[in-house]
Amino acid sequence: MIGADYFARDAASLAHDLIGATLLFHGVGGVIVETEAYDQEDPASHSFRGPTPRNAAMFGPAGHAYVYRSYGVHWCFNIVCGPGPTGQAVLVRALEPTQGLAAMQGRRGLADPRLLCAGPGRLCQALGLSREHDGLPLTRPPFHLLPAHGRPPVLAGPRIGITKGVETPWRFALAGSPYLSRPARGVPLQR
DNA sequence: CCAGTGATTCTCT
DNA sequence: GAGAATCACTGGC
Repeated sequence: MIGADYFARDAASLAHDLIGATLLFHGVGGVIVETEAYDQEDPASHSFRGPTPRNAAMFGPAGHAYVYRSYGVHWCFNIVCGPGPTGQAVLVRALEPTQGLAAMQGRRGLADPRLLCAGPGRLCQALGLSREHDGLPLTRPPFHLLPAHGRPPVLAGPRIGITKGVETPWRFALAGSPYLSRPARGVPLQR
């Protein structure tokens, strides 16, 4: 289990290190294979224009969840980070499902493991995450976050689905994973 | 490729 | 306060 101090750093660093970590919610989840970083200087970030009711969790304690509704339909799950309330977070975009397959298949209404958690909206549906989990700490149950073993190969490239800050290479993906929301692009990173 | 979907936020009275 | 634009997406064509 990762401790609170693990999150007291910038979003790009955390987003990189989270690749290969295991995320569970009520024992259901898997290995993080895709993340994106957002911070307050970033025009694509919800925190760019300062605190609002929706993004309040981004200005709260590091190591807590920021969950928001996307396109009026889906939920997206972020991990707040930074040395204090700096408006930074990591969007968790995809998991390789490893625990609680049946629960995820039931919530998603399909069986293909590649489609259970491949995308931020799908991931939240599979794990049962929604607004009521906004602001909860990831350092305590029902969340469990376990660090990666070793140094998985990570690619860094442009983020998905944004119209501003499109050049910033803050999407991180496990190289070669078949569980990504879209194919990995970008350059290999050393850790 | 593109339509659905509705909350959120911005801008202007 | 009202009207309008903007979405950190998904699924079906």
